[in-house]
Amino acid sequence: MKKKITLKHIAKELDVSISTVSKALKNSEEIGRDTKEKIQAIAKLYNYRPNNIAISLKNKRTKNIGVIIPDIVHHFFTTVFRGIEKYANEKGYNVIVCVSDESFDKEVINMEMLANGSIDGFIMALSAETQMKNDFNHLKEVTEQGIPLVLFDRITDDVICDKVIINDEEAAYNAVKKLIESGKKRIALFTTENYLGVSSKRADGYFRALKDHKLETDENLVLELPFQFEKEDKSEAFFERYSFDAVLCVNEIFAIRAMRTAQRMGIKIPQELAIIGFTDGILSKLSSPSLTAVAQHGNRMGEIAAQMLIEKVESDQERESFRTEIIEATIIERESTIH
Amino acid sequence: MKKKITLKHIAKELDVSISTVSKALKNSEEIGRDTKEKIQAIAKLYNYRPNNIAISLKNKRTKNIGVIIPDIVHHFFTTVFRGIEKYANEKGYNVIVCVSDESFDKEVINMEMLANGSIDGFIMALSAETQMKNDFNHLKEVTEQGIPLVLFDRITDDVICDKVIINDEEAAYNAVKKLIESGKKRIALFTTENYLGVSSKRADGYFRALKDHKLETDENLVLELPFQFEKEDKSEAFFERYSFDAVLCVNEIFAIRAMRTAQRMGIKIPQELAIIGFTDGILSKLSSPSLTAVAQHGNRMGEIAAQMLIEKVESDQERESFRTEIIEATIIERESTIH
DNA sequence: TTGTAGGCGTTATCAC
DNA sequence: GTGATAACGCCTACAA
Repeated sequence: MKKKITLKHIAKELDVSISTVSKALKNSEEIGRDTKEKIQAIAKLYNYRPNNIAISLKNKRTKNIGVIIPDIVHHFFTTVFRGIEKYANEKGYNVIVCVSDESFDKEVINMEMLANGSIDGFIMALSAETQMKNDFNHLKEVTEQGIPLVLFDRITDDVICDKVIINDEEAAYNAVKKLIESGKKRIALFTTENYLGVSSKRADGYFRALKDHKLETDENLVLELPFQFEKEDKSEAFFERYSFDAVLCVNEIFAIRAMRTAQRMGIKIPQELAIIGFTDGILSKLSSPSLTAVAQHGNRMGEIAAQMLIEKVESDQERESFRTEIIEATIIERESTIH
Repeated sequence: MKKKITLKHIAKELDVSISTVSKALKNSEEIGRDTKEKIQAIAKLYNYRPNNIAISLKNKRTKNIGVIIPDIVHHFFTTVFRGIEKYANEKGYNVIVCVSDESFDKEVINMEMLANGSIDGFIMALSAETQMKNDFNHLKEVTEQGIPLVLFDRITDDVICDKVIINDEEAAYNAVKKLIESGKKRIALFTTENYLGVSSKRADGYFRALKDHKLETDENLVLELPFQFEKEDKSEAFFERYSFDAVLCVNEIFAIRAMRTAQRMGIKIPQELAIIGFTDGILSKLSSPSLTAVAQHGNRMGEIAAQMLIEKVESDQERESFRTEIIEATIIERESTIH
């Protein structure tokens, strides 16, 4: 087993000092031609690589980014992560991921684990529980320590930092508008329980669109579904009780479930029921009929978040200036709507 | 901005030595009651946390695990990652993820980035390109340096290390057997180009099952599809040219595409065409009809991989003993097959 | 041109 | 009981 080689080894082997080796490997002008060549040759031979940890300790820079997301199985977060990872890697950064599992406690624990020197900055989306508790002390502590933080998608106004979001309200507005313009009159909304964070903005857009187009808003047409509903389907009863000719869903899963339920009941899509879902993921693309979706451009979001973070990390200037980047969502039309 | 507090700060503030502070915070018996209490009080007040990097340097242990996967958007890898992350976090480890993007070069670069002290061990699945090139020097270098390595799913016999896989050959065999027993006679296989790695094992199982059941094996019924085919669909022509009443797909995406193509052509599922796909992901669960799938138990795979790795990392004994853990795939029956 | 010394933050050993 | 010292691996200002 080849043990990891250090400057010290090389120095001893050539009977020079450690600092000479260090300088030689940086091609410093101070060192003489032949010593330099000898050292570089040996370093190559042994395949010397500086120890990242030692460098981190010295520079107080880890070149690691901490990413905390509620869930990695959901397509949207996956794409954001992909964008972060891509940009970060290009800039020589590694990405440490922690999954909060929508739990406040896990979010706190993960942040504390990483905040003690392991990373140079955080990129995160708030867990559902955190949004409900409205407790952001763990975020504030981190920013007070001067660790840069970028929030994306699930953000809060209570913490002052850089943010990246999509125009949720407007996107929902436009989606509903599209439905109305295609002749739909009674439009339902499938959203999350206590519609937290982004869902509430989407609901705002939904209601505004109805009002602007002089359609009555019927609270009955808003269905709140449990966060992670995998098995039981409350929506069937909903379909039977109320009549509607279109539905906007705050995520892809809700949309697909709605579609399946409708199909099971013999409802024709999109003629009798048009569907639009947020998140333009694999499900939307590959379902049949394929699903018209609000693309959130997760990849781009991730890239921008990473860019903002690295910018902050690498600028030593302390002047606090934060911005919120808004990404335009776009509607991808497919078979589940009339156009 | 509260600067990060160190032992030194506390020592200076209380006018004691650094080592006294260090010991006091570890509740060492050497230190007197009152000094200890004073120190601990101040540490709590300032919310002192030891610097991970310094500890890593000292211990030569980072408590980080490096994970290198070909792709994070694919459901299977996502679930494996989830399993790794979960187990690792429980054991106090963080996970650094790098995506190789199916590229050999990126895989090498990522490994080198992490191998210089950033992590205690690797968990990885080989990129497609690596499997084709059959070049595993980057893996061998890592193991020669004594860095533990666990390969999962996409493995190679050329590297000696711990491995976790599913019984791909057998799983494919059982899937085909199930199709045959339900009365199907002409069974197609949709696989990846040059069917590398796992795909070739699945093909083996496919052929063996046909032979065992005295069905003719027709090379024409094997369709090789490009690795990441998102847009164009070669399969339509295939459907027109050959006749078959069932198909086994080496992944979920291929299965859904096959289903869509069949539906477009008016073929009834499962009566006229039964479909089974590998990977029991969201797509399989939520498609209509829902898809019978070979569950690869990614979560469990990830947990086991993490367990094997951490075991190796934490055992200082050098005796080299490696094992290959095989997880039983199970078939989840749904609407796309007759049963 | 090369080497020495100090420091990044922590811990362990040994001396007082 | 408490503190000085060295060490982890690297870098750099300064001395020789």
